Amino acid sequence: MSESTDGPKLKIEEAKGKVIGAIAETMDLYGVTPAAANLYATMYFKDQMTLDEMRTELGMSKPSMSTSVRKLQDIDMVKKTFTRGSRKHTYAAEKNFFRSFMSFYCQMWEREVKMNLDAIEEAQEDFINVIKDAASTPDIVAEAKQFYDQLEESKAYYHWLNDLVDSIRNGEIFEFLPKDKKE
Amino acid sequence: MSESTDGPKLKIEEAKGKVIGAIAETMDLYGVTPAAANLYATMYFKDQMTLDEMRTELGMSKPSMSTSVRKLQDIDMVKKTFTRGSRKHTYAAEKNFFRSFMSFYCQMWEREVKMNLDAIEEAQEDFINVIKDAASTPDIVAEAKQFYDQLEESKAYYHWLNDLVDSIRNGEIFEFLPKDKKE
DNA sequence: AAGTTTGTTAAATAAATTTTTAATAAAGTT
DNA sequence: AACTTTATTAAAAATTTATTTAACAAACTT
Repeated sequence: MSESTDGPKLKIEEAKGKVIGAIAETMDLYGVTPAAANLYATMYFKDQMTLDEMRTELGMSKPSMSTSVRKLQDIDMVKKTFTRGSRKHTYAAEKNFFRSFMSFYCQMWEREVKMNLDAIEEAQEDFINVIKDAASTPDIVAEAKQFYDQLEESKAYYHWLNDLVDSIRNGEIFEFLPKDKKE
Repeated sequence: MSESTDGPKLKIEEAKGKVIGAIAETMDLYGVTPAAANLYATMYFKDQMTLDEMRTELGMSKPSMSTSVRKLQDIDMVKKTFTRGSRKHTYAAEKNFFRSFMSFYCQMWEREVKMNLDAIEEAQEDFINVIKDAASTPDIVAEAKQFYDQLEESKAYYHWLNDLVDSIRNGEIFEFLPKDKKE
């Protein structure tokens, strides 16, 4: 595909392209939209960019860039930068994957824990009411008890996930798994 | 919404429904299709199910159940079970979230690491060629060097992610973060 | 071995999501 | 204060993805 007849400038672009494609595909897999994924991967090789530079570089519409940048900001993978003199907004990608990807997971996991734990609490209350209900037959009571216990057991996972998020946020996990460990 | 006039049987279904909704929504967020997500969440409260039971329970087509079950098997969240006497295939959901969700993440992360590390290796070779190329001007060489170093630095993250997967797979992470830790 | 039941693959439809065009708002400049 | 530039919001179009209908293959029964 890429020939040795390519100029060095072009070879650099091709090399970057391979990494951009891989990063974007990964993000796609995690539910980030194609435009946002491509944008982050592109910005990974840039110091900072304006919306118009993004549009030119990716060949997409400005609103698409605008919403994509915002989504990336929401998950802390892009930060707004101040550039004196230019009235165009400038943005920079978080280049440290430890920071960018971890903030992504922590946010996802926290949402997961909250959502599921809330639902579990509600459901457990319901099951208790069924157990206390005089209209419940013995086998219905038994069923409710069983489901209650199943949910109770599952809570351990969500508490553990919360602990994982905490240890990532405060950096303790890197004492257990060092960042610079040899292969 | 749910009234105390509901029969106990109905209240149980409502309670399960809340948890099913939360689990399915979580899976949705991670890129699992709605049908597969709802199916797993439904199976979480069942001992085992046949394809026809799934279709009836979810009100969806059989091929949809078939492909959904396969996807769930791929990520080890559903196992085929043997039921003597019945010629219908039976399947059971992995009820232990530590196992089901962790196998999901490990698989995703391994794919991510391989894909990105492969791309990085290729790109780094390209950058070396540019650096060695007589046709490259000094500033192009400098640019190639800079990108090469950026990629080199990023490898630490992928190695770390691999270590994380290993420690989850061999259980060592649970010495650092116990499953049963109090709140 | 023919027939029946179950499961899977392929093509078509339907639904949902992403992106764009167009319009509006906000900010800055002269 | 009017004008210009930039960014955002809303509605429309287009793409993609998920699901279903229909056809096929496999496995089991009689």
